[in-house]
Amino acid sequence: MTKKLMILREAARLFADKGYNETSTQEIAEAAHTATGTIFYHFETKQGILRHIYENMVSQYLEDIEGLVDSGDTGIEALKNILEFNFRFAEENRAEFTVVHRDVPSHIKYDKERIDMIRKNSEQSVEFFKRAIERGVADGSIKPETNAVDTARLIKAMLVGLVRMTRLNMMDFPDRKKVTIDFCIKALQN
Amino acid sequence: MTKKLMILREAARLFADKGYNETSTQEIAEAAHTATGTIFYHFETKQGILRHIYENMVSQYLEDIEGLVDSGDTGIEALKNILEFNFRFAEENRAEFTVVHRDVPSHIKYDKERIDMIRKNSEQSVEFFKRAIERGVADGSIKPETNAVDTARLIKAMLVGLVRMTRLNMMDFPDRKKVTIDFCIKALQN
Amino acid sequence: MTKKLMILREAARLFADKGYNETSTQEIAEAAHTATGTIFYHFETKQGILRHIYENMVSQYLEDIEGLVDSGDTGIEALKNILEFNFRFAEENRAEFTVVHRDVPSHIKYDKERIDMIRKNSEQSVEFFKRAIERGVADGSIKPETNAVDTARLIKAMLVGLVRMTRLNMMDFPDRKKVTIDFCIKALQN
Amino acid sequence: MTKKLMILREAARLFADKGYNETSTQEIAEAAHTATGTIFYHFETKQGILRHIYENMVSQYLEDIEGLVDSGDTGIEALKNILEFNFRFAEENRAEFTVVHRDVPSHIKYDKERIDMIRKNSEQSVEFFKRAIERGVADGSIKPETNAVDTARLIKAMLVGLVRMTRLNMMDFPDRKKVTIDFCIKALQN
DNA sequence: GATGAATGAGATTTCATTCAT
DNA sequence: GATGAATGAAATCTCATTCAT
Repeated sequence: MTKKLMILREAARLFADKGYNETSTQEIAEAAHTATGTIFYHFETKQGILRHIYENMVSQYLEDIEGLVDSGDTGIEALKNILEFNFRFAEENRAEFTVVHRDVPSHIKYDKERIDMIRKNSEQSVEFFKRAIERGVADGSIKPETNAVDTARLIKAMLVGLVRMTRLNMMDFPDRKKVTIDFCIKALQN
Repeated sequence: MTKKLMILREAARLFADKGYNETSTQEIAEAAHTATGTIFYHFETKQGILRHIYENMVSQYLEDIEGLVDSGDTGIEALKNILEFNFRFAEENRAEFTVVHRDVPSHIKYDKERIDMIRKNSEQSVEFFKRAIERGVADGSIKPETNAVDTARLIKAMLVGLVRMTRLNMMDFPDRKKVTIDFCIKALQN
Repeated sequence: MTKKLMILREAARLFADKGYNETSTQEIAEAAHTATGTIFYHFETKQGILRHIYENMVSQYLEDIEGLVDSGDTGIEALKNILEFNFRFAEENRAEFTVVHRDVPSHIKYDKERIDMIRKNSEQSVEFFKRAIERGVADGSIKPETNAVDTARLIKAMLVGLVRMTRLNMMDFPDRKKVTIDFCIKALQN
Repeated sequence: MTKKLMILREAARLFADKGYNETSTQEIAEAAHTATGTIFYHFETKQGILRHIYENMVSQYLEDIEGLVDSGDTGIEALKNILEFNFRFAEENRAEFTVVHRDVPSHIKYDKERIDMIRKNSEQSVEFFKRAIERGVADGSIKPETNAVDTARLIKAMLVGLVRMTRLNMMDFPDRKKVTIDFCIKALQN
């Protein structure tokens, strides 16, 4: 494992544990068994590390989700697949997910370009949700009066809120996966 | 208006605008037309200000919501009232809501007692949602198979996610109030 | 008991416990059940409190010692009386003695006049020791070759060192009174 | 000379001159031609500098004294050697000695472990004095009735008091070395 | 690629002191 | 005599970042 990867891994772990601001580059260096200079050699700035974590995570998330939009026999099934994938992914990328949902965009600041990029990514996932819903409306598996964009937005917000509440220990919610899927199905299924 | 209140108001505004970490106590002092010392005279630490904002906000929120649990003719109506209130409150306490949903608990740290208190407050609001749902199950306005606690948790998470996404400008969602209420009604109404 | 006295008493106690620098005027005020303003009304500055404690203590110490120079049948007995008194006084004014031996003159600063005054007081007590020794040399109770001034200085230093070592808990020395007196007698008695 | 050593040297000088509390880390940095950050890079805290000075000094002092316990033909000569060394060492490490006798332990605070360490060091030197005295009692050069521990404690206190009185300018005592040694010999020699 | 000593701007916090009441 | 909210200068410490090796 290269130094760069070790830095990335330890940074994600430390950010998840203690938060971005509370983690110093010196700590990361120590945990990754490198010198502080090495971090800046690879990432230029501290935010660069966070950005890296974020981008890695998001691009894989979006890629995987895109593949699910057309999965299943119907739109509602595709949506179900997407939701299931979301919870699985959150579990498999626990540290990264925590970091991203707590410290991005709080700490990616004052840089309109980057903020826009984050927003774009968020909108991208809403777009995929929307496409699955539209598919469902078209194939009759989802209630015809459903507004696809707004519903997609709501579902996105719901998923974000769930990560936040559970990962920051503000709520226990062991059955969240099943409950969320059921709730959506009840609200949407034709 | 006392100096203490002016500090509180300006701090909420600045925290909402730029984030907790990016706002220095100097800036708050200047905005509130006080000396830096005055801040510490009244709040002891910078976190003390955040805590104050949070506690003020939450206690009023919980108090108001409690009053709505028994409102309306049925449980589903009470739930609707609660949701409507939530969006209204978010609008009326824009700065405070933004701050609380971005910077708490990120910046109220390393103090098990306080973390627990935040969790308690969160659980308290879940409890009120739950009571409204139970009422609806009992009076037949909500589907009988609904699990009250889990549903309450999901709705709470949904509301948290919505504030986060919209307030941090990661999503436009003008109709969120109507969409959210409709979605919940569809999922729950008998 | 007047507020002034209460401030003095609590200040001595707190200074002895935690040191001058580590005790804030606000703490003293709290302990003495007064407002901070009251302290400055009575003492002008924080150093003023320390000065007050010091001066009270020293003037009584010197006065008492002076009375002992001519006590006893011989010079060596007078010296013994003085030493005995010193240990008794240290016990009876525990807090004040601790403070004075740790925080004066460390914290009475940059004021040549005051430093001189402290030095004067120190020399004054050396002078009394010296007179007792001279008396002993004259009456034959102390070895004739004894240099009165230098011996007085040494004894003074010894007493200062003893308070410091025992009060700051750097040394246990339960029998210090007896051991010191015996040691001096052995070194001096004719 | 490394920056670390320069900081140490300038800090000792400034502490001796003006006292620990009256010397700011800024001043030390300026005097040592470094940035303030450099101080904290090497010593972590301001107290860390003081601790370093203290530990350097004490460990050398103890090491040197240990070597003298068995010096000379008799115990009393060893004791004399130790006393002579003490005064020489005090002269050669003027700044450090002043600092240590005024500001330690006043400013090494609230840390039971460290306080204990200081006490240990103090007891260690008492132990060496004691061993020299015991040797003298055994070889007949010191009066047989002498209590070795208590006498060692007294001598330690005496030396501490002497440094304090002379270094803090509370007393002139040019002949202190000779006077002290003579006094001890008179009190102890068989 | 990698290092780590050094930097210095900036942050929070403390606290003796003041003053209007 | 007494109060306590308010002050603001000064202090310690942090930390992302740089750069010579």
